[in-house]
Amino acid sequence: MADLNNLISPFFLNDKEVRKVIELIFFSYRDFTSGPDKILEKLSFGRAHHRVIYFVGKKNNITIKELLSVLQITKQSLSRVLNQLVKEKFIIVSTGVDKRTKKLSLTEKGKNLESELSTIQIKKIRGVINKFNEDNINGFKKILYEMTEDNSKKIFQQIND
Amino acid sequence: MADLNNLISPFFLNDKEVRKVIELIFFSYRDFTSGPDKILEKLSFGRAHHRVIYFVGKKNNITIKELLSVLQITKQSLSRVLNQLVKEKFIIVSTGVDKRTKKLSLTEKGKNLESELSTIQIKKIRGVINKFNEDNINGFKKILYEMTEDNSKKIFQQIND
DNA sequence: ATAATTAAGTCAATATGGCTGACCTAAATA
DNA sequence: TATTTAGGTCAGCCATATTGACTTAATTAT
Repeated sequence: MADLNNLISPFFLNDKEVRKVIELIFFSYRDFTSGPDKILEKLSFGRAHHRVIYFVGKKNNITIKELLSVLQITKQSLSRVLNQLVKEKFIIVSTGVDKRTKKLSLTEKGKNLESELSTIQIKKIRGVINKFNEDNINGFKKILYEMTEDNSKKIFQQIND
Repeated sequence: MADLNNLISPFFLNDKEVRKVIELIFFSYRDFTSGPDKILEKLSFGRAHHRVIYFVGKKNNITIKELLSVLQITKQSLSRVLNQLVKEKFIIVSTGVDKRTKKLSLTEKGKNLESELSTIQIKKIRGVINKFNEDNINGFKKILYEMTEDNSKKIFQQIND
């Protein structure tokens, strides 16, 4: 009776097992950001600053509009965080060919911080996937990808050419 | 030269590939919580309420202290959220055998909300893992588990007996 | 050439979810 | 009896997000 699902679907997780996955997503996300958060705190920065620095570092000369579409926050929310980063010279702003637009890039100082923060997360991921095989790692990436909504998939493709 | 790593380690992700994983973690987490968030918003609740409801549902008669150790927030932060949930009869409080402690459980109303919220996430996970094989799914769970810190591992084990 | 749209910025108010510090009560334990 | 533990509370603060209204300057469409 309980094994009926295995006759239909090749592999089935019951609610209890799926709930464990929910919990692991919660715990792992929290722990994944806690390292960078400690460094950001010393600079009186938060999660929001990391996200801005990350995506500006990812796509040099990104515009405000593009950044907003990635972060999915309002321009008022972005404004405060971005202005702080510009004022403290982590990010430099220039005018685009279309003079209505602005292009954002990391300064050397910004690149150093970006690197410091990302290195923690890169090392954590490498340390973990070291213990797994190619198939598991590709599976992990694909499952994460499938967990995202269509709009996120589109943005993910955009920022990765 | 670039393939040198493959001679040493069985599988290696370069920085660019690891950064994709960082992005997928960000996008997938955001999208994973967006469904429940819409329902919570109608009740003037937020992420914090969901977490409390989830873990009270998970472990019936959980104490304040236990809940705090899972959530890793201060009792002042928990207080506001929990009091709202009690006032609006999603959670019921009773006194423990040790009369200093309190035991929290979901009311029927609370169970209904918990179920509504969790069902969204359970369905999302099932919909995704349906497309993968047993090995990939087990790999996914294990990678998430390894992404957590020791303390989270301990708590995860505790709440799952 | 003018009108409409777009990119960006700003002001103000509001909500949520965290935090610290100080202090309190009641119950259990040493 | 003294100390520790579980829980609560008051006050103030900060970060991150929201909505709405309005502005400026530049580009594009009519």
